[in-house]
Parts: sequence; C-alpha cells; structure tokens
Amino acid sequence: MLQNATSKSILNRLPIYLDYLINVVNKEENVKYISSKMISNELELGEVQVRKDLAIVCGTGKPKIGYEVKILTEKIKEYLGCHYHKNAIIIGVGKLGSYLIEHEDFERYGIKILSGFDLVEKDDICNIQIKKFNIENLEKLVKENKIDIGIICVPKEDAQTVCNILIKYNIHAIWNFAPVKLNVPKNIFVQNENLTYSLSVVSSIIKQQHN
Amino acid sequence: MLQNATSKSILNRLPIYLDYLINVVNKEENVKYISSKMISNELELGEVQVRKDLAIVCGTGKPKIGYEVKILTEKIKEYLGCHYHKNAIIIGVGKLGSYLIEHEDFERYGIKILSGFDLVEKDDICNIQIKKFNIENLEKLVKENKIDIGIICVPKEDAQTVCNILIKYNIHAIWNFAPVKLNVPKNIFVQNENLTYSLSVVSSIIKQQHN
DNA sequence: AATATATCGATACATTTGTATCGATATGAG
DNA sequence: CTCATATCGATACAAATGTATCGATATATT
Repeated sequence: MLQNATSKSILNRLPIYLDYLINVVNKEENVKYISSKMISNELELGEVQVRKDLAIVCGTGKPKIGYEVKILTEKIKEYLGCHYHKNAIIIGVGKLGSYLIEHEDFERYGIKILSGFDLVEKDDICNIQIKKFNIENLEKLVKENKIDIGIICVPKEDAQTVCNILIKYNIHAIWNFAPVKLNVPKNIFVQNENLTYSLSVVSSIIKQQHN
Repeated sequence: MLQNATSKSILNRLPIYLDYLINVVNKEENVKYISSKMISNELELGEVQVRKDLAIVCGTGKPKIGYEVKILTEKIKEYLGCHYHKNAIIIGVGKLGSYLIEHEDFERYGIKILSGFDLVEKDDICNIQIKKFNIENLEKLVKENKIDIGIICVPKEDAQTVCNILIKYNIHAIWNFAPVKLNVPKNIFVQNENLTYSLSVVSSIIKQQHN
C-alpha cells in the first residue's frame, strides 16, 4: 500500500471532485458517465491534472465515454477512507464547537461525533450529548468506545493541556481549531485549522488590489 | 511591485512566522534578535527555507546575529498588508458567524468587522451591531463606509445569492465559509474555508493508520 | 466494415518549490 | 590585530508538481 506517498495537493483536490460528483448525481439523475474535460471545466482545473488524479484513485475511465459517476464516487470515498467508520469527540462546545456538531458533512467522511465535552454540562445538540469535561467522564467514554479523532475547540490557552490529555487517552488524530502550534509526539497526527492563516491571505490580496 | 508573484506557499508560512515572533516578544521581553536557525527549529521548517522566506519580506538579517525581532515583525505585517485598514461585514450570524465576530485575530491583520447581517435582528456581539439583512440596510452601510471584505456564513443554499449581492455592492474580496464553489467574475477574490477538505485529510490519515 | 472522433492513460517536458553548499561578514576570543 | 565561529544571502542542485503531447481504444457515423 503506497498510498502513504499520496501528495498533499492531490489529497486536497479529491474532496473537491467528490463534492462535485455528489452534486452532479443529486441534481441530474440521468448522468451516468462524466469526462475529465467536464470536471476540469467546471472546477477550473487542468484537464490532464484531473485525469492524473483520478488515475490514482480509480483508473477505470473509458475512452470516448469518461468515468462512471457512481464507481468514481465510491472509489474516491474508499481512497479517502470514508467507508471506515471513525468516532470523534469535541472538546470545547462554545460557538465553534456547537457549529461543528451541527455540521452535516462529517457523515460523508465516515466520522461520527460521539459526544461533546465542555467545562459545564450543556443541553444536547442534534442528539449529541454534551458532558462535563473531567477525567471520569472522558475515561468512561474512552473505555466504552474506540475514539479515533479529538477535535479541539477550546481557547488557545488550554489547547495544549487538552491535547496532552487526549494523547494520554490514546487518541492518535487531532483536529485543532485553536490558533497555536501543538507539541505532540510524531506518531500523533495533527490537522490544524487556523483561521488566521486565511486572514493573512485575504489581507495581502487586498493590499495588492490597492497597489 | 512584483509581490503579485509571491507564491502561495510562502504566503501561507508568513503568518506562522508572524505568530511565532509575536509570541516570542510577548513571552520574553529581552529577545531582541532571532536567527533563522532558531525559527526553523521551533517551527520545524528548513533553515534555508526560513531564510529565503524572510529575505523576500525583509532582507535585513545580519551574519552572526540574526534578524531584529521588532523590525522583522513589522516587515512581515507590512508585507501582508496588516497596516492597511480594511472593513468587513459578516453575512449570516449563526454559530459560526458569531464565533468569528468574537474572534480577536482580525485586528492583527488590520481587519475591522463593521457589522453583521442576519435574517433576523439580533443582539450586539462584542459591540458589533447585527442588522437585518435587506437591501436598505446593506445599501446604507455600503454608502457610508468602504467595505473591503464580505464574510459569508450562510447555509450553502444561500451562499451564491448572498455572494452576488455583495459583488453588486462593489465588494471585491470574499471569505466564504459555505461549502460550495462560488461563481464570480475573475476580478473578485474568493478565499474558501471549506472544512470538509480538512475532514477528508483526517479521514484518509486514519485510514492509513489502520492499514 | 471502414473511418472519424472523443477521451483515456502514458510519457516527456516545464515550472515551481524545497534543500544543500559556499563565500561573505559581523562579532567575540586569543 | 588575527583568527575562529555563527549566520546571512546567493547560487546551484534536487524533488515535487503541473502541463503538453501522443498513441491507444471505445463508440458513433457513413
């Protein structure tokens, strides 16, 4: 399995294809095949690039016809691990945390949020229980379920502490919304979602527009 | 001004440096100079890469000494356009929208949120007024202020409609949190913040961990 | 059945991004 | 003052990413 070698750029384009394919299917029921040219036009990507990307996950395109939408969709999902069921917990159920709990796209990627944790108990959100964040509650959940992903939505001052606890309870993948660099052992995967990076892009673009 | 040519990768690293520098200054008052080696160690980047990046924005490093923290910080901010004051509005003040309004890092990048708009009037958040989203209110604000950035936090079904309205009112930069590809003329800049892309990365990583 | 055409997949080429090397220079030690 | 050292900036090299070209093939047309 050489998927390890998949470049980050390809990995970032796959959900774009996936999204497009799902929308196409939903909107136009009778579209059975789709060509790389069509995809590239719609998504404003290079035609060859699309073919190369799809060759990696799929490779079942037919000349003159294109790719079968249904198969392609499934292959991408398979490649992205959507079919493997993953459990997640959210730490910090403020505005951001509760927004995420309501977010519907977790399902597409095979991710289920089991529970939220906060300093105070709160009402359920979308039938997901919000528990008080303490060792007993966390330990109980971890013992009864395999937790794959910890989503950190606490203020940046607390992020490292929370992170350490998650690692201690054997969680190996962290999705971090706090704008800090987390220190973790190198077998732990951290995906940062730092809005300030986008802010800087927006800021610099506007500067350019004014020069 | 060839800054246009700045590569996206560099632009994405600059806020990381900036964040690090600001933290260093805040924590250890007496650090006046900093070397590329120190930065690269701390941020786990290549030493040469750091120097190359900093050469683009600054180029005032001294052999044996490093870069003056204060100057470097200012140069990066200048390069990113932080010193140019920008006004923003947020459309859609649900959980995500109100989270953003509370977010404190806008200031660092010279961005001020003037107002939020929602289908219903709501209470102020952090002294920022939430107005009902309609043509009169929007037109009034746009006439009285120059709006540089429109932040879209509405459900994906409404995102394109809102986007069109923003463009009509002469807003040229859009920060889009709705998970859809917006159709815009090419003089309009769109920065997408699509969480599903991160989800796919997390998902595929976990799949790999299990292979 | 033969031919034209759309589209795939592979190979080759171009560009971008990242890394290693090395001379130049500011400081500190002898 | 001379020399050793840390560190910069420039140049050269390597790897990754993106793009163009072309033969192969599945279908449609004559």
